[in-house]
Amino acid sequence: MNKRESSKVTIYDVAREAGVSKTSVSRYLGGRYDELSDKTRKKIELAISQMEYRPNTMARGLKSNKSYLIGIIVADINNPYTTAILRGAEDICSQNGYNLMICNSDNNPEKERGYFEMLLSHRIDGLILHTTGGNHDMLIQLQEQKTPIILLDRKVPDLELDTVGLDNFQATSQAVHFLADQNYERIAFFSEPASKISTRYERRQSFQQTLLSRSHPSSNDVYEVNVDDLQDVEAKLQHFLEKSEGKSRAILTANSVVLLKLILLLQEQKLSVPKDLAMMGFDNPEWSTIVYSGISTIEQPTYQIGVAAMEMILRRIDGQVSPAQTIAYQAKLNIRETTPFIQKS
Amino acid sequence: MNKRESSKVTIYDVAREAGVSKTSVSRYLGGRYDELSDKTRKKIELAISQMEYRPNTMARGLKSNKSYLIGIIVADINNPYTTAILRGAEDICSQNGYNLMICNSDNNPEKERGYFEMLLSHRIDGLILHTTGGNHDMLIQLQEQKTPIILLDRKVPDLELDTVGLDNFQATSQAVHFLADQNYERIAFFSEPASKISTRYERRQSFQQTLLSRSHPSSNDVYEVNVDDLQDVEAKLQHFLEKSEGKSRAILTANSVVLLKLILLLQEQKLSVPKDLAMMGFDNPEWSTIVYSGISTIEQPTYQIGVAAMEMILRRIDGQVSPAQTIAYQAKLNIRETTPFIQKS
DNA sequence: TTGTAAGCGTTATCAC
DNA sequence: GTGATAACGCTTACAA
Repeated sequence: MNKRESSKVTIYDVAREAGVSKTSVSRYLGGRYDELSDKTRKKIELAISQMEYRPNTMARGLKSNKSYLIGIIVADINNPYTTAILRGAEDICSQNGYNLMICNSDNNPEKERGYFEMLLSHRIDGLILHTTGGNHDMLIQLQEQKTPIILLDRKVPDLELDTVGLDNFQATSQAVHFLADQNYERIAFFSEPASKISTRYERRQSFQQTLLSRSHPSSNDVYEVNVDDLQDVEAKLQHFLEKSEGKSRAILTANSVVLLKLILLLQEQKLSVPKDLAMMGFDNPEWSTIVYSGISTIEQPTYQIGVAAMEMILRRIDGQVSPAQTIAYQAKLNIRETTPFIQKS
Repeated sequence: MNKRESSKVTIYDVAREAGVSKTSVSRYLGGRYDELSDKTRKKIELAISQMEYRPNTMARGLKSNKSYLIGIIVADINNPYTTAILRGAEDICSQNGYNLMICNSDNNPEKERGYFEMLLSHRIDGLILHTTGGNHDMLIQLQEQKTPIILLDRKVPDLELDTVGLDNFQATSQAVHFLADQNYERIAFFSEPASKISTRYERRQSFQQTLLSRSHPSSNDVYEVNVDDLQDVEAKLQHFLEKSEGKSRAILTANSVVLLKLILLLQEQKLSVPKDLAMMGFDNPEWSTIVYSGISTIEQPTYQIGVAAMEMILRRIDGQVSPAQTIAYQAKLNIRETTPFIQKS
């Protein structure tokens, strides 16, 4: 058989070329060499490499009822947080012979739903989900058909699901304590709207509780901004600036997107960081080292989160049954130039 | 049949539930309503939604010899350039009922090769490739089996392949002319090693030719740096700085990774931009607006590149035969604060 | 150690 | 209009 036809090389072609049955070839593919004579094995080996044969995943999956496909729906592929996780997940995934189907929901539940349908049609063996908060019914469907699900970062109410992410309470609390210890008299928390997203909610809760526990006056200086509407961000920033006039003050942002938008506005207004205002943010984007000679950040072990999520789902696929578990990693504070110590007046 | 078994709902189950044959169900799925009576159609409709039936892509693919899968191998998923392209490609892809398999080669030919094998096994209907420069043989295999290939950005020697990307000659030339017109007496070009990557090569070529054409003295101020080795970058930066001492000078970077590393070093050395040195770079990362009050950049229509690549491959999949074509987009210069006009002395 | 044959969930070709 | 039936490429009893 000619190379040019290699797209159509099937197990049967290989068998014919090697002068054996397709069963033997199948045994070879499955690595069951003990069921094969050396001679047969060599003949098959030769035929396969000569014909550039590659088993057809679809046929294999159809028969074995396994797709070797793992779906991952992420909320924002533009976010460095996301891509770091993807790399961790992908590395473990391919090491184990599985393939990753990456889907980007853009934080849009309808797009997310479309991907659910698609992945379901592909009969994925497992799903890693950075949820938008909607499509609860789809999750239930997956659960019913015993497809393992791992939640990334954001939890889902009512459902008992494995979860891998950050310890948001601890991380936020640590950052807030740090800022308060640096003697900032007013500290604001800027976040995207919490809506159904647990992470955002937890961080806000922790922010408020931590300040409350220290009797710090800022426990209500919480702002939810729509990052796609710069005017909205500006108005809320303005509100905080006016409210905290004359005090030493800091802003803590719930992610790097909010951080970026705020910096843009501060520069427009010619406000100086950290002189006029201290800044600290969740995530640790590459640019945080070069802006203001280094922005203080709360860094997550993103790659490791991806690794852990994938390892967990592979265990579930392998049949491990145990109650749903949660892995929460500790954050790392990177203290840089935007949060100096303030001498008490 | 019970919902709980939905993972196993097949076309046959639907047929039984609706009291028709699976042929009819298949006709329904294929949208061939004219071959169905209204009554039958309604019965099928009902059964499908009640049972939450979803056609099995693997079975469908096996039968029809189409996977509805398009592979895309990108060189660096951390790069915003890449994610923007992915979004463009993905949007068109899902609009047309195809699914994207995203693979990240990390600029590593061996990883790339692994993905080639995997995608080939999945019988992808087309491949979009941001090549590492290796694995020429795999491309030939794909060509032989008539699987359409579109190259992103980087060309491959010897092979006649559709290509979508930037007009690198034009873009670089435009940027160089701009910098020269701003009266910089020395202009350096910092790039990652060109090796087999056409884009890097073209940009360097264009840089040199443009300066030569203006009899500018810097046509040999070209540096290839290994971005993973900061010492290497630092040494080359130092070389240029010493060489150009006392002159007005600028650096043009071939991508945003190099740009970031250089800025890091400049800040360490307390060098001021643009006072001591002007900066301009390819790509337009989000942070370019907030560093140095705005870095001048050469922006590519990344989303559009992704869209165009996907549209092109879909046309090829649909059977369009025509000679390989190249789409080269024009770049957009964003003139910001890091490249001020220099008064001639 | 090897091979025959059935079947995975679809679609397509025939008959009726 | 409708429904048997035969593939698609593979794995796996079951035989030999």
